[in-house]
Amino acid sequence: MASASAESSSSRSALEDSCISSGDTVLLRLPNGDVKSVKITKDSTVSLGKFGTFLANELIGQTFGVSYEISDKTLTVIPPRTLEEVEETAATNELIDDGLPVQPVTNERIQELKQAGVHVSGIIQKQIEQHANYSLKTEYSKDKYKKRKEAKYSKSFTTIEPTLFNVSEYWFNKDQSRIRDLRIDALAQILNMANIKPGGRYLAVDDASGLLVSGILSRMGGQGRLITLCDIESPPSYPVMTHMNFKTEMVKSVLDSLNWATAQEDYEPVFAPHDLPADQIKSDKQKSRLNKRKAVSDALMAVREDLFAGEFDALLIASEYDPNSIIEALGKYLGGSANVVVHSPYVQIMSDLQATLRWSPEYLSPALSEVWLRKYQVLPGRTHPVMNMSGSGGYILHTIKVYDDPSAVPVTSHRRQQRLKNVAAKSSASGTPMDGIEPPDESDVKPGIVVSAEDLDTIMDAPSSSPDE
Amino acid sequence: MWSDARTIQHGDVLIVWLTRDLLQPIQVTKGADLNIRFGYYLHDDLIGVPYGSKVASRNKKGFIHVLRPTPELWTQALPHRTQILYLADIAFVTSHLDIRPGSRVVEAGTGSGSFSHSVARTVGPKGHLFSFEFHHTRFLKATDEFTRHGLMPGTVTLAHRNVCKDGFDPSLNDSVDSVFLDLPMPWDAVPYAKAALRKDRISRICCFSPCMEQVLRTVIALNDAGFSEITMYETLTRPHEVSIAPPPLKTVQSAATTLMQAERVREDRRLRQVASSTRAGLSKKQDKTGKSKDVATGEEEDASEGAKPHGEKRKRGVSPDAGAVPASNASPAPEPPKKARLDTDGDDPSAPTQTLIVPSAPDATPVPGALTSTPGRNSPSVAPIARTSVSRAFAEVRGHTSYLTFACLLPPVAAAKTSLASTSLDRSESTPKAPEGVDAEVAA
RNA sequence: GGCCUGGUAGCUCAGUGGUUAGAGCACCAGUUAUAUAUGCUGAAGGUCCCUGGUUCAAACCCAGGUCCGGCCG
Repeated sequence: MASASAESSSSRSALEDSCISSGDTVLLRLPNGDVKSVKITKDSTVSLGKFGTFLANELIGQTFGVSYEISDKTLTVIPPRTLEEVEETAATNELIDDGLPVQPVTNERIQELKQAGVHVSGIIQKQIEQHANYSLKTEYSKDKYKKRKEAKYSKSFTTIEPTLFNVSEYWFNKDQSRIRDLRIDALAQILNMANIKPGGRYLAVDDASGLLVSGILSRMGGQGRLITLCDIESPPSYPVMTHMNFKTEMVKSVLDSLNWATAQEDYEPVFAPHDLPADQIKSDKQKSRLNKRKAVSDALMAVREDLFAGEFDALLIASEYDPNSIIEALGKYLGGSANVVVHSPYVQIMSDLQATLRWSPEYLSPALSEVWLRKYQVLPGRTHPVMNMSGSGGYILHTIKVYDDPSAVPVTSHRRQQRLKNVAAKSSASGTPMDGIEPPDESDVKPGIVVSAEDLDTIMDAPSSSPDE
Repeated sequence: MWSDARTIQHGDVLIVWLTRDLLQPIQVTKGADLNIRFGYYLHDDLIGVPYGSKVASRNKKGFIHVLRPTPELWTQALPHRTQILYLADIAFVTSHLDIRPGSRVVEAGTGSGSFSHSVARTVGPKGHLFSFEFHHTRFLKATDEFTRHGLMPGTVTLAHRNVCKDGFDPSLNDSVDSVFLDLPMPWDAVPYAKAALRKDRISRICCFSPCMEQVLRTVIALNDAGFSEITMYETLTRPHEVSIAPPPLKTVQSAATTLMQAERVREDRRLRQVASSTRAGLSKKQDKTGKSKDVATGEEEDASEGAKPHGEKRKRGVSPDAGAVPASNASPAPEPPKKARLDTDGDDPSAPTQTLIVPSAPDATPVPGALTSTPGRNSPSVAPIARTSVSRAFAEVRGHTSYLTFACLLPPVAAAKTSLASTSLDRSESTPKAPEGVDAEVAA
């Protein structure tokens, strides 16, 4: 096999460098584990509360994922935390009681030390030295103690790269309901199920603060078309996109939105913007306003045309509206074999949807599933699950748009056919109720009734209530 | 990668959807046929048909759906050469590694190509997947497959190579955005992975292992190699089953009613049997043949009122109660059985009139089947679609997922802008020493 | 001749979104009798056809054999 370098592909990644620019909204992980969103603007000051304050310029141009310590409004890069092997000892908590004053360094004293400019590590060291039971603790416990103190006093933070995963996790922790429980594992599955790729044509309904739209955009690489449907007059804001720091021109070239009215094929604007005769335009200001209005209107019409042209590759839904009504409204714009993916925090809504779609010849085999995720703490000697997030990530329904052929006849399994034939043969041969043979279904075959083989299919598909009852 | 055209052409790969559990990939070839349980089809008949069409069998017995291939369908249809990755893991790894259009990704080993197809789709033509497989036959099969699927040459480069021994191609060094290792001993490949990953920005690795012991060893190797933010996940999807007419919770009152009525029915029958038997006894003295006649009468009575409804109760399908009741009117004790049956049915949820779900194919109404799982319960003879549907997770979740161990590689600190580098210079070396933790600083 | 399903309890089976470790029948036990016919309750019953190979130390894996069946010529 030729070496990889023999390929014509560029040897550099097409991904942009991940550096912080002025204007970015950046997520910072604080010592206590919280994540804070800050806007980085040139020459401004960023405050992290008790964790310190620093000049934004210090961060501009920096790559993501780096940890910093704050001192005197400037930043010092600190190495990432690595895992520490902890020695096993014989210590236990047998002799350690809660509630007793064992650590005499008071809050006042700590404040004094801080004022005096003592480094965090110094303060913690002092607490450890004076801690009555510290030596009794296991090494694991000591490690945890130090980490807890560090989280309290350390003036440091880590920048978080705005990947879909990280942004998604941030929003999930921040406000699960505003993203309609759309957890990252669910979102990841949705994007794959919908086969999002550069150059595709997609429809989306996103009432999850734009998380779904963010995911789709991140997988389109600035190529293709995404039309979103919303229930407001103005363009939707999709606040999650702020944290993704997408390039404006990339978003503009791909994404457009219609609302449920303008997406109607018989929609007519109440005020047609271009029907004002030229002689009635009185000022330049009015003229520019009218031009702008016309431009907006033209753009809207173009998006409508695009929607009505159909042949979309997927429809993605994370909406508060009845998903079936959305599919009814937009299904006609999907091409054959297009994917439909719906997410909802409510299983009842999804089971109703599945129960409806399963009878539609337009949608193939709607499948409902629940996402399940478990995260582990990974530390030498201390690996265990930290979260079991089943049920909280919502439910996903996937189906494929198909073109029906009403003339198609289902084939029953030959074994069932055979069974019915056997039953029919026996009953017609004997003309009596079948001894020892149970009829397959009371409504299907009556004892003593002769059934021809041709009729069997009909019988099987007949409604359960036979006419002779 | 696969056809984007609206209709099927000669040479296209398509996925034939047979059942939920049975998908068959075919390459459309003029003159070829497809002869399966669900009918008989000529490839020639598929050419020109739009993707996503339902196609009826030539012999009018059966149909198939012809679908445009996607990596997700491919995962369900592909020929297994190894155990494969499924959607939940693939999707999670993809998002955690931040694989997206333009990404350069390394994968080892290729296996059956389930993950490869998905990644190739996501990175698109501007990205690249470098896949390594150490098993020669599998390498050849994957080469053939990727070529036929239009991934090679182009988006994917496949190499026959044991990366644990020989590492990745040196020309890849410092150039890839993420590495995915699906190997029995990923720790052997970790240093090579580090070499391949780009150093000018954050980059990522994932190791996929079924066993915790492997994970622990991998974590140590990652830590030793200078990776940070080590996390580990387990993910899967639980398919749900939806029932349209759920079995209701029965009330104890209904149980009481049923029991009382059963008792009454029994008593009625007993009295009749006694009477009948008495008559039989009388006639027996008179005439031998008379006995059989009377016994036959007793049979009739049973069959007409008692036996049938009760027998029905256990059988699936529709109750012929409606037919049975008029017949029993002729018998001495008609009322109680009828009532009992109706009352039992009374708490059936199918009765409510409000109907939201309207099946488009009413003659395929399957509702009775939804009830077959509750023996002892009878389905209504007319089967309106119930207002509610319920869903339930399948008890059995497919397969045990593996553990997904993730880590990040940060640019060496020296490359980043620093205002104080004294403690950080160590980080630019490939093997970090003991962490710069509290202890070290305290000592200072 | 070619292609393709199936094979699990003593028996019969489990469907192109209708739960293949789940049932029904039969059998057995308990219960109900002025009564060998009914009902109710429960129990028992499993080499998932055979053989081999393979996947990571998780099979929706594969091949050969065998029997049953379907379709095409």
